[in-house]
Amino acid sequence: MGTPPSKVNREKFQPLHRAFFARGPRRVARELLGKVLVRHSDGQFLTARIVEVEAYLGKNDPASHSAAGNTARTAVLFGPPGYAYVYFIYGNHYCLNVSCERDGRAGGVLFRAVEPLRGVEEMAQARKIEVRGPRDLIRLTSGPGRLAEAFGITRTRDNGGDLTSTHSGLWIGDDGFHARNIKTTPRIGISKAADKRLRYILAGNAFLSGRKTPPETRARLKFDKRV
DNA sequence: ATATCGATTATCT
DNA sequence: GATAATCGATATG
Repeated sequence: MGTPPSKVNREKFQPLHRAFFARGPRRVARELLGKVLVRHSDGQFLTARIVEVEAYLGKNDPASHSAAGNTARTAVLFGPPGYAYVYFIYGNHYCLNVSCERDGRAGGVLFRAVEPLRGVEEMAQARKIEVRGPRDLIRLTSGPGRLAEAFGITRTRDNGGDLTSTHSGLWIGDDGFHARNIKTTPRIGISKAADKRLRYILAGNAFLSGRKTPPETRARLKFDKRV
């Protein structure tokens, strides 16, 4: 049997407390799986189950943006926990992170994939995708750039926003869903510290991003290209 | 099915 | 000037 569809719970999505995020990114990442990303804007709700995240450890993690130090761009990562760090990448895409650790110490978790629960029509509109089949549905939020676009997340709008407060219009809630089948893999799309297993997934979920190629094989092939 | 490439800009060296 | 925590399109088997 495949992935059971996540049950929609229409209770209020109370935001997670700031203490939840005031811990190491690995712990936060693992426990974020199964929680709900919520957008409340213009009386509309978008909600989606978090199924894939990556931990970025801070100054000592060469793959983390905070490895470059506390700059204007990375200030949120060095600030207090529970805030949105939104960056722009490849001239095309926004990506959402939440700051972890206590004030002064860097660390964050990147949201890589979510499973839509509510507001599919609005997400499709934001993504400019016509949803005709399951394949289109998956393309809505399967990937950090995709989920950001589906939720209308941009740097000017959301960077520095409080993800533990409903007043920000973007927060992380808990509907009582129990995460099962958690697995770890190497992080995607990075070149440094690519061996560390800091990607956390709900294994078997249909909305996971990336390809299923064994990471070691892929790295080798890329390295050998065009000598 | 996998492989490669262009888009387009903030940030860092 | 090079690179990047990506995506969608195109080429090729």
